[in-house]
Amino acid sequence: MSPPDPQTRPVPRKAPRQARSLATVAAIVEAAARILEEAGHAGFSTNAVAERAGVSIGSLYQYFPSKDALIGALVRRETSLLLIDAEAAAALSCGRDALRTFIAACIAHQFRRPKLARLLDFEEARLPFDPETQRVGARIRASIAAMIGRPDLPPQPDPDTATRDLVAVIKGMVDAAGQHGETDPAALMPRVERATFGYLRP
Amino acid sequence: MSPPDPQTRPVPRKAPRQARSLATVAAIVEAAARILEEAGHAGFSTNAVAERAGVSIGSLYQYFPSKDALIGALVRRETSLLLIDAEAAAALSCGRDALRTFIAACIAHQFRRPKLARLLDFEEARLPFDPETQRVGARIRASIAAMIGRPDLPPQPDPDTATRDLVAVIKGMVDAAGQHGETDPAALMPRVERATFGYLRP
DNA sequence: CGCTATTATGAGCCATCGCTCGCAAACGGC
DNA sequence: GCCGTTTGCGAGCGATGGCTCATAATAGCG
Repeated sequence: MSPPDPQTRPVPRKAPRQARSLATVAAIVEAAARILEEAGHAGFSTNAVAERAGVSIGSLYQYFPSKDALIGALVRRETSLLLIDAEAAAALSCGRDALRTFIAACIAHQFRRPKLARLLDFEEARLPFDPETQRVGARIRASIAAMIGRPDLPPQPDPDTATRDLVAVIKGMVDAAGQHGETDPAALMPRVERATFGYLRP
Repeated sequence: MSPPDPQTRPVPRKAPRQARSLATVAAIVEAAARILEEAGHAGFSTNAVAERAGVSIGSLYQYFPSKDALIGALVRRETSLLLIDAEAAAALSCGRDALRTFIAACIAHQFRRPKLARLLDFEEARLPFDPETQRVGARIRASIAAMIGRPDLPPQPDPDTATRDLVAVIKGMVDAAGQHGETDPAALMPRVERATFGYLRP
């Protein structure tokens, strides 16, 4: 029956207190990112992550109760970066400008580490309900909902669905571009804008 | 060093000759599909597939030289279904009708087995270059390129890029809808159309 | 029936992987 | 320097999983 239910365990086994351990935690998460983008799921083992981070496997499990918890932390580290940009964009009063700013941020985020971004999108969907991670996603969607609700954009009959659709369109296009090897944000930007604002049209 | 390079091996170890073995192969592929959609990658082991198919593990490896080869066969089985619809749609002389027909087919294909479709999209991107599988994808893209080239639709400066973008938009929206639990094609259809034709606008 | 090619079997090898646990080292306040 | 706390260590356990191979069952055919 496998190790008894890794999901149920209280989240971090030990919270880092000294500067030392904070560095360890950061090194582990970054090693996880690097292994994931270099070898994909195939090479992604906790032993490999620990070795790559230059720490022992025991240290890894002192801060992450399970492999999935580590992936969750990585997902959160990356999506939080996007959340910051999303909330900044949502603060703009012009909906069109806000969406454009957000799209540009998505493209920049994706082109920074394309393979990692794509793999984490998948993991985010796969992961057992991690409330912390879900809250980040919810806040990003809330920001988008605020953008498309601005008076300069056509009103949407079902804002929640429209928000989910826009996430799907933008994520889909940007992931595909990254996977195809595109590196020029300026070339991708107008295409995503066309799909986005084309969708929003009355 | 793991078993010596599973990718390099000549594709099927044995080709099925009698009706019996064709049924065995079909049972294995279908079992793979069911396990994937019920348990995701977590429960997807070749031993589990063989058991579910009601055949021995040895039989599985008589027809599929590796786990990835089995996944490849499953990917091909599913995308081939979509290819048929795509080529039928591309035969229509009106580009707008053709695209609409194709979108409807994508939605139907996705709603039939949502989780499976999503997982296989991911596998298709992950798999080492399997020429057979890639040819199917290329033919689907060729069909789409033909559709958007029809005179009733706005001419696209870069048809290849436009084709890839449309695939990304449609796949992204349809996957997301399936994952969110949507089951009504009629509700999804107009939204995908808006994004698609919005993208194509001059 | 006899004979060969085809198909099916499943015990088990070997590598890997997630994870534990007992212990040692480093830190920081006194 | 002393000592409790925090941090780090890594051999190794138990389980799983991809895959092999020697062998048995079955099909087709004269």
